[in-house]
Amino acid sequence: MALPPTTDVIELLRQRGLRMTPQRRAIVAEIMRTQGHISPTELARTVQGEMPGVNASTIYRTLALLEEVGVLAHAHLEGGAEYHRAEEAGHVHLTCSNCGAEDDLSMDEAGALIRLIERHHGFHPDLTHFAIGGLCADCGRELAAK
Amino acid sequence: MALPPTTDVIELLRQRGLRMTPQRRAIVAEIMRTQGHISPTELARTVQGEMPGVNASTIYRTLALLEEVGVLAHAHLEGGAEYHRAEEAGHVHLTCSNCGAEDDLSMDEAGALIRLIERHHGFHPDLTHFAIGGLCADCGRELAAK
DNA sequence: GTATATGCAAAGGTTTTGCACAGCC
DNA sequence: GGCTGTGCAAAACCTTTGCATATAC
Repeated sequence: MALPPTTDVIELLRQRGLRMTPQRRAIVAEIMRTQGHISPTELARTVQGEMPGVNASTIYRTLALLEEVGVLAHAHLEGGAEYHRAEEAGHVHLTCSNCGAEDDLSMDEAGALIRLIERHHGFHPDLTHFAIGGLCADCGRELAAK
Repeated sequence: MALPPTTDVIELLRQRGLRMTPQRRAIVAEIMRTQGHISPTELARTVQGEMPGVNASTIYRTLALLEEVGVLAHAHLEGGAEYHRAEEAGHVHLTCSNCGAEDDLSMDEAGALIRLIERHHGFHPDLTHFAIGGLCADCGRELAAK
């Protein structure tokens, strides 16, 4: 998978007249290095590991900024809201409420679901924005056995 | 719609050996009076309105208790986790990320979606636990026009 | 009487905000 | 040099927890 390099994001920010500070560079680099979910607190820890002194408020402000320009998006999982790279949004999260296992639905598979919802209500769902809870196959079997 | 009266819930709690304090009565009564989502902070405000001095921790403890005994369940919406009466769980929340409008999918309609997901992954989704985000018909039209 | 529930106060954690200073362009 | 971004400190929230007291049964 070809990840858009950090420099692309930096270029994008530049075009918007935003300034590239060392802190932003570090935060952006860390984000582009991360696959999947990015929680503000985790990100803060990681970034502060390599560049001590970066303030938590800077992390939060930068995350909000990156969402505004479309680099990041947020989704709601069981543990709360998390960010992810916008171009990585292409899957639906299935989270097992019993064992916590995570599985994904590809957008191809989700297509039929989306069409079904659109047909009934004219609502255009974004199935990536919230996870879908439930029981994974294992836990479903286990609990049914009782 | 026949709401199970407050007395039923009180009876249920009694059967479990739990005690019915005035605070619990007030909280349960308020919950049974509420349709839809119940946020802890709102509930605290309301209950304290009619019975000043009820502590927030009592609200939280009671909500957790009521979830344990199956009277309440929680769901994840855009604003975070909220409670709702368990017997009101029978619908899927569609929330528009543009205008905030809320629509519902009946469980009949959701049945097809559930079967589709089960078929692909053996995962048994509970579509009531997370909302489904996206654009409502109006906002979809509006934004497409641009 | 005894176990349970409540109030209180404090702590915990995350996120936001105001303001002065630093530093990018 | 001017304007943006950052750090700092404080505050704002929401939620949890420990402990002594009150109270339902």
